[in-house]
Amino acid sequence: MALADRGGVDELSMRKLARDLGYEVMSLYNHVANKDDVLAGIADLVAAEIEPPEAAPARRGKAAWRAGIRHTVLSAHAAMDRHPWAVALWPSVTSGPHRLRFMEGLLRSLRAAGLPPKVAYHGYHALMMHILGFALLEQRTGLNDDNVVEAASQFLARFEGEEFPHLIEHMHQHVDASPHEDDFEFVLDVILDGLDRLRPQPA
Amino acid sequence: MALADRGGVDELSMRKLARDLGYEVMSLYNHVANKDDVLAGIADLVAAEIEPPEAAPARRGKAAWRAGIRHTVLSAHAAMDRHPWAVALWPSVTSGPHRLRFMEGLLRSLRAAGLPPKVAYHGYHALMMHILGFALLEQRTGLNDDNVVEAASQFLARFEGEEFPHLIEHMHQHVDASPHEDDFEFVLDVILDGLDRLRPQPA
DNA sequence: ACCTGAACACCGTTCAAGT
DNA sequence: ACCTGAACACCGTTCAAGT
Repeated sequence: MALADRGGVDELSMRKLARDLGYEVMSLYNHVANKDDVLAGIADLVAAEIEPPEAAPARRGKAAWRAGIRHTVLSAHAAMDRHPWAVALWPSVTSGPHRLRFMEGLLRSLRAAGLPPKVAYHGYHALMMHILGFALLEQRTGLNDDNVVEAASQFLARFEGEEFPHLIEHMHQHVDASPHEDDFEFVLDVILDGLDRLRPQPA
Repeated sequence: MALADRGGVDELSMRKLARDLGYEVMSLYNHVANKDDVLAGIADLVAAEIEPPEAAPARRGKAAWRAGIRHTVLSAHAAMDRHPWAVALWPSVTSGPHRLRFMEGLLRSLRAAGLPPKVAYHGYHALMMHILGFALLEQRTGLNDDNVVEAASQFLARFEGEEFPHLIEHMHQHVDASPHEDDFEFVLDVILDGLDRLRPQPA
């Protein structure tokens, strides 16, 4: 995991891992079936960092139903932020115990919020997609604002500025945007608002 | 692209591509800078298949504002379905002209729908995430229903069925679900409903 | 039970040599 | 302008040999 955090998942080869640990390559295979096994392992370490919905501070009022959901989703987002390589691994790797616990917790919080089974089913997908998709987009644009603006303007220049007015406006919005966290939460609340429409009002 | 469609992106090595074309490996480098260039190229071919919002049939009534958005988003989803390998490539590859045109079209349709700039900005992200995230999830579960149910139940059995009641229910919902297309559209409309809340009513 | 080295079948890419 | 072959620096993994 430290290796992947340093140089991305490309830096994590069996040979480099072995060297890092002070052994020869083939010694690893006494403790691990293959490379996929290693990747599944570190992906589950990321899942272990995600806090469950129950860890949310208690809330009152209209937004109470979504406190737990928001907490675990934001925690998942933060974990992906700390370990960007985990996003690409997520779908391609078999789920470990911590990930299963996270999935269970998110589903539990959706039902606890009063959503009917079908809405919870789809809501789970919507939230998972938001977590993964947003992390994917963040990787692309990069966290460094200077990079974004330079790369964007440079690239757009190649395609005659006139042809993509909306795209240029969008890039400007990216540059002018305050901390990225806002973007994630804004869309999260769009999704939660959409789900709220499908939530039967409690007595 | 044909090579990637056949065996996934792993099947697409420079050496295999050259053999497929009847040349030696190094001949490719006369026409292409490197492998990333090839990947960017085929990713943009996928983008070229996405229909613009203007291709939507005209609609009347309450849902008229979202017709163009829905059309291009569903078309993008279909393209990802036809070329699953494109999902992983999307964020890691530089955007080509067709992709820029698609982005521009989606942004244009959001503004045309009457969404204010800030809502269009976030709505664009929400929809892109939905397209990418959903395709990612579909890859994981696989399109074959038999595979889903078998893999799911087999895996859950390893972790004592009692510990994950909601996860088990979710798996059952996956198995009982009708065609997958429904799931995508359901969540899409959740997002669009959320955006609708932020849309000033037209005169 | 764990470690090791040689070997195999692959990669992407550089570089000098051909036509 | 385009093609080619040898070579380099890498991969993950098998297998036989060590302790």
